[in-house]
Amino acid sequence: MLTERQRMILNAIVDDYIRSAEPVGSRSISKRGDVKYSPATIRNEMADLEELGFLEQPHTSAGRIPSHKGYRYYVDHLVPWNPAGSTETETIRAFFAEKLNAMEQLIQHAAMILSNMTNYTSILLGPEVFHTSLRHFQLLPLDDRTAVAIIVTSTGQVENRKVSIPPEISVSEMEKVVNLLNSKLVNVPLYKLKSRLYSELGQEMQRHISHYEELMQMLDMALESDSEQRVYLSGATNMLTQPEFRDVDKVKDILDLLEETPTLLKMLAPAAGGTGIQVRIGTENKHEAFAACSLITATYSIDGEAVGSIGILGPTRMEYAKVLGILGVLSRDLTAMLGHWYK
Amino acid sequence: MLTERQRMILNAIVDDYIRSAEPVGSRSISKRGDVKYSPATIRNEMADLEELGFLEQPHTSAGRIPSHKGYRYYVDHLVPWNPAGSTETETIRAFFAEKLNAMEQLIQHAAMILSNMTNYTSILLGPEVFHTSLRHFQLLPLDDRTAVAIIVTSTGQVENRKVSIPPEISVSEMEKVVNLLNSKLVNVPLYKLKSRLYSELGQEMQRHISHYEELMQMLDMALESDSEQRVYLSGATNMLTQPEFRDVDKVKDILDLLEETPTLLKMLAPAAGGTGIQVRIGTENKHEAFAACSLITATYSIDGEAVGSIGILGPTRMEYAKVLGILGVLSRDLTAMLGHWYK
DNA sequence: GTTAGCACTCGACCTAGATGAGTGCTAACC
DNA sequence: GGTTAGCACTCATCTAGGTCGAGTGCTAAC
Repeated sequence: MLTERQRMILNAIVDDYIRSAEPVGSRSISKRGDVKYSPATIRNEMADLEELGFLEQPHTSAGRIPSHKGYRYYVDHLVPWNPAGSTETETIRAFFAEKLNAMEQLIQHAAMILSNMTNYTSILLGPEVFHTSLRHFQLLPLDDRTAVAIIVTSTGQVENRKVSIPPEISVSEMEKVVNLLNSKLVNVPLYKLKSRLYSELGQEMQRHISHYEELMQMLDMALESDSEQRVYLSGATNMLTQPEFRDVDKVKDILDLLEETPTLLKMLAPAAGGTGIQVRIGTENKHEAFAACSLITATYSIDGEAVGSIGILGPTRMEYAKVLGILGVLSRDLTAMLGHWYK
Repeated sequence: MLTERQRMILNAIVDDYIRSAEPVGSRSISKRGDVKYSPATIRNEMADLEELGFLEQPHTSAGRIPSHKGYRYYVDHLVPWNPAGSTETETIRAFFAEKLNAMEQLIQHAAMILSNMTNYTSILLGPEVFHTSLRHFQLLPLDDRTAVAIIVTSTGQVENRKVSIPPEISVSEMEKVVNLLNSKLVNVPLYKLKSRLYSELGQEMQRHISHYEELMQMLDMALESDSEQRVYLSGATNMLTQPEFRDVDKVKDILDLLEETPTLLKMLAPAAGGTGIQVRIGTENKHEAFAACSLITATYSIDGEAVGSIGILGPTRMEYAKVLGILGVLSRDLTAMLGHWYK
């Protein structure tokens, strides 16, 4: 579709624009050294590239900037695919060498490392508990009316919630039920817990236990969908350092969206479906506040199954090569780490 | 120190400036209605107030703005102390009527309500676990090399961390130790756990248990200081709506600091020492990035003891009356709620 | 003690001209 | 035919000068 020379020129323009954030003129391309044509020739090609929709011109007498289509072509065909520089790889390796003794810490820390390395905003989705199963269930009374329900998953995550104990239920009855649950529901996937509770244990419990109704209500509450996936955000303020977001009004909308957990979830969740690294440029993100942003996402897995995702948000004028490299290494290493952790 | 008229005029200037964010002239004060003097008279008083250090003039031919000292006087002597409007009180009441079944959710939600009501940034310090005691301890094996240590506190908070099991230790031994811990260490304050572990249980365990060293090392890790207080932030982007922070460079430093948990901790922690509501204006905050900000803090308690604090960060030109009212009601209600919750 | 009047100050805003980076087009060159 | 030098043209940015008006400080009158 594009001639070799056009690709070279497009590549040069995107490269320059990523560095300078300013419209690129034909003369500066000519001076770069890798495109050995005069400015006039380059101008002609640039006019063609603009007609084809790969470039845009802010105004008549300015240089060109890449259009969304231009970035897309750059990402798909031109971006130098180097699997992260050695210093970066080293930083990531060093990070994973640290001993972090809780999943939460690990993910949070990873988000920080990412935003520091890239100078963009990093968004991490904690591991989806959807496919994990129950390891242990416990009800711990705090006083005679409330208790803490503790759920430990097969991956070692611990969730807890407070429940109120129906006054009719005795301590011994509760213990009986908890034991029953542990013997029957261990290794059942979390999302099936509640249906199993009714189908398998319902009858048995109804026989042995008084106040079946109240008890079930309490257990229902205790096992309430814990699938609220955690979102970790880091380096949101890096947005402010980008020249395209010097204007407070523009950046406000973006930062507002970043404060909303459900929005972030929606943005990163679809990525988990696909595999590998995905790039969404400008309006390919649904929210119009992100029209001037690009989002690069990758997934990580436990046991061969994608359970969470990593995202880097920056301006469309993003250092794609660098970010792609870093994200590749990090998602691979995170997968390896977790696989090793939870055999 | 100030005449009644001077106080009236100072009050009017601060009031106006809080609303408009623009230097206040003598004419607009005169037109307000509550100060029945001509602009000329007011000008004379303003000159005096400036000499006394309560007002400042951005440049010769502009109106006056309050100095830090002016704000301080306003907050200490002039601010209309109304305990939150009825609509606001209602909103807060409605919030507490909601059923939230985990401490974490409650606090996080409270932070959101606060920032929404005030349009400033709210910072909440989760309850300090320092003075809470151990309710229950558990070690749950995940595989033959790792286990999850679960600590439940007297306030129903659940902490967990992953520990590695020394290969020499058998399951039965571990159970024995956990039972011992639960019988001996329950109701011991968390911060004393580790010392008690050594002092009270050391000898006994050394007698009964083989591989004492390795075991102790594991327990040490499991009981590792969990006192990392959680910080909840909400509405950080509200800073961007303030006209004094239209400039990205100014607001960047502030938002950067807000991303650092330790900084927030340091800022709010001292407040927990004092009692009641405190106002820190401008440079009274230690960080110079906050020189143009005011921080209003309040504490909340469990069982008569201050365990956490609430902060509202805004420009020095803050709606002190409104925020003070809201914060007063919220901290009182939060205290009541928690007291009720954890009898 | 209070107020009207007035000269003065100074930032905000507008306009006009200079500057220069960059373009599109044409004609000459290889 | 592809490439390039030359040139007129465009247009955002910058600067300087000028107007405007809000607000002051001072003086004199009430």
